[in-house]
Amino acid sequence: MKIASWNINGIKARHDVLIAWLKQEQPDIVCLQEIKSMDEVFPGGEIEALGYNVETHGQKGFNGVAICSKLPFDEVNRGLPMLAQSTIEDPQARFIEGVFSFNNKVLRVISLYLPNGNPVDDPRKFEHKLEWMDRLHDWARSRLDLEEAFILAGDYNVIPQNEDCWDPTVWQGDALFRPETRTRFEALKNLGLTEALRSSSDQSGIYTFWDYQAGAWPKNHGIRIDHLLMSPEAAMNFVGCDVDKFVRDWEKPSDHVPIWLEYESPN
DNA sequence: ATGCCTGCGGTTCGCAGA
Repeated sequence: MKIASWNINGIKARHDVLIAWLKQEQPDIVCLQEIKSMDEVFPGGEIEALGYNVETHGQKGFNGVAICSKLPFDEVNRGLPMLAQSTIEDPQARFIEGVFSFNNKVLRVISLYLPNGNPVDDPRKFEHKLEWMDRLHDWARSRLDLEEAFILAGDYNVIPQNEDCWDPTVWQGDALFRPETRTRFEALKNLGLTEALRSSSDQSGIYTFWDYQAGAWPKNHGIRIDHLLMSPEAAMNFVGCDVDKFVRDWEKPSDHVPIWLEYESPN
């Protein structure tokens, strides 16, 4: 089974590219980010016609996540819980969890869109990113207690290591590369989550994002910020992971490309 | 250098993204 994650940067602008990629690559579950659409106007008809069930958590204009799955949803949970002391709801749509049955075992798949966090001197931005990562950490810890298979897929807006960007000096000080950001990503993995791509390859220069500006794509000035993390129960069924870099060359591309993993049936 | 694109909302410019 193929499980993918892709920040499509607007479902209305990317609809036809998404359909073409679904037809060609035929993933079983796809986590989308930045759908930039409200749930009631999400154009899911053609996706459903290809055999997918579609669940969205959208908002007007910005953010928004979705999961398209050939497996039927047993349960859907929208929104990352706030920290215990908070009394307000998260106004930004950045998190959706689908619960599936795969060979009679629970499989949870999450599509997340972690805040960018720039500029770092604006607490509404960078502090919000760090707080969101702390909430994700708490959420993951509670899910790990269930001892079930889950895959945390999405646009993390985190460059984990120097080798994950074309020029680390350019990204020094950026919210995607700040020590506070990277240590939180490491702390999340230290709970016992396995990063799919780094289980397949230790190569430098594997990227999932190239900016539209300054000829970043033809110069290969990319960064690796879209990640697939697996719980121990999911990692046992992990087969391999790759990035569909070729999609960046298609007409009217997203600035991100899909990342996917192959998942075998649990015993 | 925080813009050199792009998408979106809602109108033709401002904001966000990374």
